[in-house]
Amino acid sequence: MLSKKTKYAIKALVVLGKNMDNPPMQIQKIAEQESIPKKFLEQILLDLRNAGFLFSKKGAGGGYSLNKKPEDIFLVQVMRVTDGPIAMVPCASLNFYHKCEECEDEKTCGIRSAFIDVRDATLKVLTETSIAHIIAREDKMKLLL
Amino acid sequence: MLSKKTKYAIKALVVLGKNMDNPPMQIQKIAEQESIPKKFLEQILLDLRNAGFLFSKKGAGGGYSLNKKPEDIFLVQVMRVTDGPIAMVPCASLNFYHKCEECEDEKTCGIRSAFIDVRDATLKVLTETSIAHIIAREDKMKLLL
DNA sequence: AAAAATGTCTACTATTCCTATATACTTTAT
DNA sequence: ATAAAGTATATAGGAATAGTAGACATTTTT
Repeated sequence: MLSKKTKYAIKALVVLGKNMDNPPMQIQKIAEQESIPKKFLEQILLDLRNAGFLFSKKGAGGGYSLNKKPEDIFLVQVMRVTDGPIAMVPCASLNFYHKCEECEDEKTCGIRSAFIDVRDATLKVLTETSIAHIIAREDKMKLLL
Repeated sequence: MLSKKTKYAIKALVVLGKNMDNPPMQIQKIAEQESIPKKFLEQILLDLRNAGFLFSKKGAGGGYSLNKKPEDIFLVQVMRVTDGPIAMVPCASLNFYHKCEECEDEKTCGIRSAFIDVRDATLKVLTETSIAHIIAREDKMKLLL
């Protein structure tokens, strides 16, 4: 399961992706609009900022905006910042690899090999889906109603 | 991340899959062989038994054996018993669906729609991979060394 | 029949991680 | 100078995960 942190992070990026042509948006506003606890959101936005996804401005009239185009922010990148590994077992992780304690021989571990397949399948979708895609899909789905 | 419970469950099933032609195997032995806490493993095997994957026999000479062919036990089934949902968000789950509290309109939620894609990709691999596959792969990988 | 070997069941404890909150600090606009 | 923001770190509470304990039930062996 996705952590709330990650879910909130994606929501915030989507909101900011829709706000591209406007002045920066305040934490407060994002929090209200998406029903996210403000203080929690602060931390999340900070992480996203430190990871380079967001631009922030302090003081009156400040707030957050995207630091990249929505087309260039992919779910996989966000999730790695907020949740860490994509793989379901540490020994199958590309970016957060570590050996499973109990595992005797990783090279011939069938479980690992199966979960490398799972990881690859998951990764394919996550690396192909950007914030822009999500926004576009929402627009499309709204039209269809 | 996979819970240890699920990991242990798969390991046990693999061990028992390799033991098909022999008498039932004791919890104790599986626990030692796979470095799994015995008492924890007891619970897990019980779950697997109640879900129909295992056959058990009490008393001297008792133990556990597979109740199905290794070809007919798929990772997705095991994971649903031990970990629950496959999807990363509850609103995208087939077997454990429930609405996200904060979500205003599920029908037009872009995040949901993206994670339905992720779920489908994950599911494909998990429904195609059986305990027999895992065993066969291990044999193959051992030969290649 | 008694004893030993196993699995069954329920409850409890410990630990870790997630979620959220609190507090103090920094920068910027007016 | 003051108010409106974001920055940073610490910590508390709670839920989920991992693991443990003990009494019980069934089957085999002697």
